Amino acid sequence: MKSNQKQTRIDGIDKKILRYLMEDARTPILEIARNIGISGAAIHQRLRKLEKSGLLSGSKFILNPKVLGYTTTAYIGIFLDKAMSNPYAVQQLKKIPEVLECHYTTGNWSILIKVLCRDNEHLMQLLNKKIQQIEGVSRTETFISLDQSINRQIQI
Amino acid sequence: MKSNQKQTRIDGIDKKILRYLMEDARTPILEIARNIGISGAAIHQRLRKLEKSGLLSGSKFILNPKVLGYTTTAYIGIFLDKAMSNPYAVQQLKKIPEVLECHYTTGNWSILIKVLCRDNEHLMQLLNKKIQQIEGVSRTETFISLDQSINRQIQI
DNA sequence: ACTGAAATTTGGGATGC
DNA sequence: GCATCCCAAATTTCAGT
Repeated sequence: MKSNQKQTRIDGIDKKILRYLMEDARTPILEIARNIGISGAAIHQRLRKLEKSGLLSGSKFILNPKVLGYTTTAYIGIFLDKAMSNPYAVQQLKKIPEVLECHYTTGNWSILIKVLCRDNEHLMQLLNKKIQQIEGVSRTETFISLDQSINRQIQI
Repeated sequence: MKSNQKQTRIDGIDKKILRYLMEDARTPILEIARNIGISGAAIHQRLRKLEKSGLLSGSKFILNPKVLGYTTTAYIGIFLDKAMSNPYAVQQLKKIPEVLECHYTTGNWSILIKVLCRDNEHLMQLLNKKIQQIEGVSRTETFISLDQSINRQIQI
């Protein structure tokens, strides 16, 4: 899990390989090999190097939550009573499956979380019955995502 | 790209398969087959069904931006002059590679974006030279993520 | 660092229960 | 909906340049 080497250098071939795999993690290595004109073994070597550098941190299947009936994404800014409450609050938030992200942030709030709910009713229940009940949570501000128009990774 | 079937039902075996692939999209299907005790062909059938339902929306390699020297993640709430400016603003934001997400939101702001920068200096330049320059952008509020303690997908 | 080839494993279809 | 069988294709290693 090291990540502070001097800063990995990647060349144009690495970029091409990564672009294929960032698009579809199951693209066959031999298919990439044919497309960019080097051998499968060479790509293999490069991928092992990239993995060792820590740049490749894995691959994931992406699910579309809408198909399971989860249609409401929201960001919630949370004010905590005192800094001391932070680790406890995060620990409690981890137990709530609807919470997908949690950031300590500068600015108004102590933390900013992203949640995924079935609908607005579910979101309201989540706020009242779970988030607001956490000890140390004093106030929240909710921003429902009506539409996500950009969703991508770092561009290489 | 259909996603509004009646609402896909998935059973325990589907969940096991998905959990393996959400963790590592390149897990061999035959390995999953051995672990959960059914044949590779059966998993194949189920994956085709899940893909057809729209629940599986693809797979991605995940890069660790820190290794490339990108260490500052921030959320920026943007106030736009009038609703009319929205599509234009989003179009301009798409052209900025540092912008990874863009949400139309309820609440204070018109839109909320997530950006990835090398450092605070880079973030400041991005705000002053690019975001604030977009026509229609009247004011912004920035929240730097000091630490992301939760990062996951919908739990199945 | 890349190639080419060998050994092994996997993918994905056909067929039958 | 699942298992077995089967072959084409992909993965992965390794000696050679």
